[in-house]
Amino acid sequence: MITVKNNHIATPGPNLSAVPAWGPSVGRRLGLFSNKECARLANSATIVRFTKGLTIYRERQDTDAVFVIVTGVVKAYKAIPAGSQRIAAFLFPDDVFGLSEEGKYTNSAKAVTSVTAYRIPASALKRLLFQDASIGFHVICKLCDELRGMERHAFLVSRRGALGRLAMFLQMIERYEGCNASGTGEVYLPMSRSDIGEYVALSPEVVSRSFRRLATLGLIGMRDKRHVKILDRVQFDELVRQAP
Amino acid sequence: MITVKNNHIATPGPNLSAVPAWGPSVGRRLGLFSNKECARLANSATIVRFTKGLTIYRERQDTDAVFVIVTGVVKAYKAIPAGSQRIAAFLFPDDVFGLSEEGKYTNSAKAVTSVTAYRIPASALKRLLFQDASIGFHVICKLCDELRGMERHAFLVSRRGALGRLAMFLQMIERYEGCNASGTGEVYLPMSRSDIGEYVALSPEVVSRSFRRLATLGLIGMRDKRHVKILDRVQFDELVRQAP
DNA sequence: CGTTTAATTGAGGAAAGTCAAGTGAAGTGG
DNA sequence: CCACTTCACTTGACTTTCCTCAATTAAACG
Repeated sequence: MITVKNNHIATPGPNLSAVPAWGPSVGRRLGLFSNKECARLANSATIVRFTKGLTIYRERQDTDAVFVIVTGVVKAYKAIPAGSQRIAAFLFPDDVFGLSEEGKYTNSAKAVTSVTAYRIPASALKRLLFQDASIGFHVICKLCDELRGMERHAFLVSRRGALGRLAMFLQMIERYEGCNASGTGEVYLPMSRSDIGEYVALSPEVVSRSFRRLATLGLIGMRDKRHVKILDRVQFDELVRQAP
Repeated sequence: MITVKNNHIATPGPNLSAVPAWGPSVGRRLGLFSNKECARLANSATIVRFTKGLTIYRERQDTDAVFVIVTGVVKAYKAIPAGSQRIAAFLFPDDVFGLSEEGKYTNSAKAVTSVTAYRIPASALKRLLFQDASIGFHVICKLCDELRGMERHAFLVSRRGALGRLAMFLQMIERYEGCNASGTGEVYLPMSRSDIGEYVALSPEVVSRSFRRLATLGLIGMRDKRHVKILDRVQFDELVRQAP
């Protein structure tokens, strides 16, 4: 873990984005904090960098800080006896992780790509939350958003068909990349096939086969393993909607 | 929906319980709010009663209020095209629901048993959260707790074996009833077999068969369909732990 | 350029879903 | 109070789907 001085970075401070909890739905994620709030958080934060593949923390370890991602992708996962693991969530820029604990982290966290993040000591965060109701309110909005994300994940995994699970997964990733889309309409998958399998609860083999089937059905096109384009939006959405 | 005047009820106000987010783990849920905070929330709240089976709200409906359960059990679910539904969560006393929305409810909610709850208008809650950082902080703790619950649900559903899913489900219910346990060591299941199936993502038939298998294996005993006792705790926990 | 790792593809077996029928319990009305 | 209706639950036979194991191909890395 490399710690960087704040003033070397362009961002004004850690921010969280979420689909607004109150008020009209705009259908996409927005930054929650005001510049003043960002600055306040930045005072208690340091910037850290994690190289791809680095384990940021392990489950059951004492919680000393929470993280807010600036760039990169993180996975939160639980190890299971068989030596394998289940991924609870992928975290993207403006997401927070390391928060949902009880003195100990409940998941392990690992950098899927190279990651830049703000590190906020738990004690400092607690102090800020008691001092500043506005920051607290926006954290609540973010947590509601994460709660919806988790709900979607549970819903995704509860589906029976592999195709539907994968389609819904692509839709979720697309939602995250919606703001900073490259304009090509492509979805970029920063994680491995195994990671996808561990998230959607399918073996890597079935993930592979299902991508193939989606492609041969003409629903998606694949420039390479990591760039997926949704070709037939109507049928694709239909697949996400229907039950199996 | 029946609205009751506040002063007819013994409870001092809506409370939320959770496994503490900060500080040492005590392994069980505790009330978060101080008496003063409860009173403050009570000022903005009314008490409502829902008869068993009543739909409290539907997904996509405008969010006008959140609810805190005093007694009874509620299910939050999504309808799926096939006419069936998937249950996202069961809510118990001192749980909050109706919060994780964006101007609209994202789930439907229905009373599994008769329910008494506090109803807090969304506008009043928002105002309170901006005024009182301490209430905000405790709401954050509660949301972290719910986040862990959702995480567990996704993990549960991602398991392959029906027995493991059911065992983990029983463990989750037991955790909720741990505080107000009857001392007999029994777990009470207030919901139907279909509801269980819609929560753990199994057909009611498999739920039935799996309960039976757990019983014939000697892991559990069943006084009747709704009273389950865990007989062999060691083997039971082992089943929960192991992957399949 | 060679080695290692990830990803794909194929064949066989286990597990849950579906359909259909039977059993039990709860609530209703005479 | 009892017979009846109804709904939830259970049980069995059959089909579908995914997991496992194994082999091959492609890609990433030094």
